[in-house]
Amino acid sequence: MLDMNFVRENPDAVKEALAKRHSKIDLDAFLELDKQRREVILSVEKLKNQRNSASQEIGRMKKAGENADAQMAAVRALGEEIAAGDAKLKEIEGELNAILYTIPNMPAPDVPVGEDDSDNPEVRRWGEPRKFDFEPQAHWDIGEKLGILDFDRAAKVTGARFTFYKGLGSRLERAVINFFLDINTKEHGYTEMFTPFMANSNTLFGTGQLPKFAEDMFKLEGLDYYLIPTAEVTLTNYHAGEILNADDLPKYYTAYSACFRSEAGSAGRDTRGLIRQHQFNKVEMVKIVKPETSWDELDKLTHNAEHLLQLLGLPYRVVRLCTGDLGFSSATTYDLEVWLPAANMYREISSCSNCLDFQARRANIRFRRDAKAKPEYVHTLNGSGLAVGRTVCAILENYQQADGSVVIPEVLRPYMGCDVIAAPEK
RNA sequence: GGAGAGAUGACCGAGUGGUUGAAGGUGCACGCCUGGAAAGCGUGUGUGCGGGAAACCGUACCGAGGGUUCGAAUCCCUCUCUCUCCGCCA
Repeated sequence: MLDMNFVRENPDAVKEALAKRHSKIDLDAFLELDKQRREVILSVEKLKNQRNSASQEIGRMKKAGENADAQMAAVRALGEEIAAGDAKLKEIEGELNAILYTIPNMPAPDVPVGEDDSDNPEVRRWGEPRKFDFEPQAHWDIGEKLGILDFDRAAKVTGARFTFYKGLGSRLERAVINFFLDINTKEHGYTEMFTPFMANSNTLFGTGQLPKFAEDMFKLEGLDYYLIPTAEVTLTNYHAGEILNADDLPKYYTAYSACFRSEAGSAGRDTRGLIRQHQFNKVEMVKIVKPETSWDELDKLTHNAEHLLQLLGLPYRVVRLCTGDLGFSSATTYDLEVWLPAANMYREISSCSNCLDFQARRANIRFRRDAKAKPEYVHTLNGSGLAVGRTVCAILENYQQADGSVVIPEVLRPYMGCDVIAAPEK
């Protein structure tokens, strides 16, 4: 969330940011509540001060054996006034927080202004989409024909937007996970983590999914647990409520996790194949850094994700999300889009964001520059490195052969124990 | 799931209703001492919120939330988590 002081002192900048994001939040009403809040605090704390000193006086009198009945009656009346003030304050703060918690992060000043993903400018491209001398098939056709993906039985066993991987398909998924984790840890300096796949509401609040995006997640019935939509949630909140030593920063974490998303509101979109599933695998990267380094760290994070695609030989482009497409917690996001030949388009495979202190403030993650220094909020970053299911998609489609087989990218062969997923003999 | 014990500051640990934001210790910071260091000695050492130009003042916080009281770290209730034993279990 935003710093209350910042909002108070820069109402116009915040209004402009909200407008760019197409937010309908009434900031003037918000600021009025803030003003009320401070007025009530002032009066209530004055009363509390009176009560405290009066109570002390009563203690002194009783110790001396004097009668303090009159004083006690007076303070009791004071107590009722305080209770009323506290109730009023609680009400105002409830309203205030209800708004504050749903105000998105300020887009960085250089984020392009735009309506939606069609306004995301391309930053750079890597790799040349392969020229096919046959009609490239979609990954769901390739996968079903090879007997490595089974959508129908997943629909039977669970429902729409679930998939069984089978045989070498399952192995390919696992190979990609291990490959990503190995590169992230051995070459990019991340610490590997394995996190819970469920998290409580406080944790989901910390990274910004709650309270606004509850309907995008699966919640366990009767429990305060949600299935995580991304390991960003658990990795970032790993240090929630802590004050870290400056010497320990930056922290780089990477984790494989299953991710669960209700995909509310995307009915009818990407209904076939692996692109949009209720459950998918992802290797996530999270950084916790000092504020002055976060832009540099975002650059490195994005290049770490790109490196994975380069090693796999998958053509991609990098786009910068415009204000209308920017995620709630993010100040700047670069999306990596991998080339999918059957669809003849680039599709998102990674999203790398700098959240500045937005999540740090919600999750209360701070650091101290030295023993005497005041705690400051860290900056948090996250990026996919990479979405596993979509990587498998891209491999199947980009490495498919005329006979229906799929050649395994060189770097994955040690993990696969084979060079090719061969077409079944007819 | 059952029974019991517990949760206090960076850490250990005292505190069962009245100058307790919290003894004592460790750690840390600064100073003295030293050729330098160690030891020793001295001083200091929480966070949020509100007010203030600032110094600073006020207020809240001893797992979380409620209650009793003139007054709660201390009493009561609910919840969460940790530990021990039993049961169940990948």
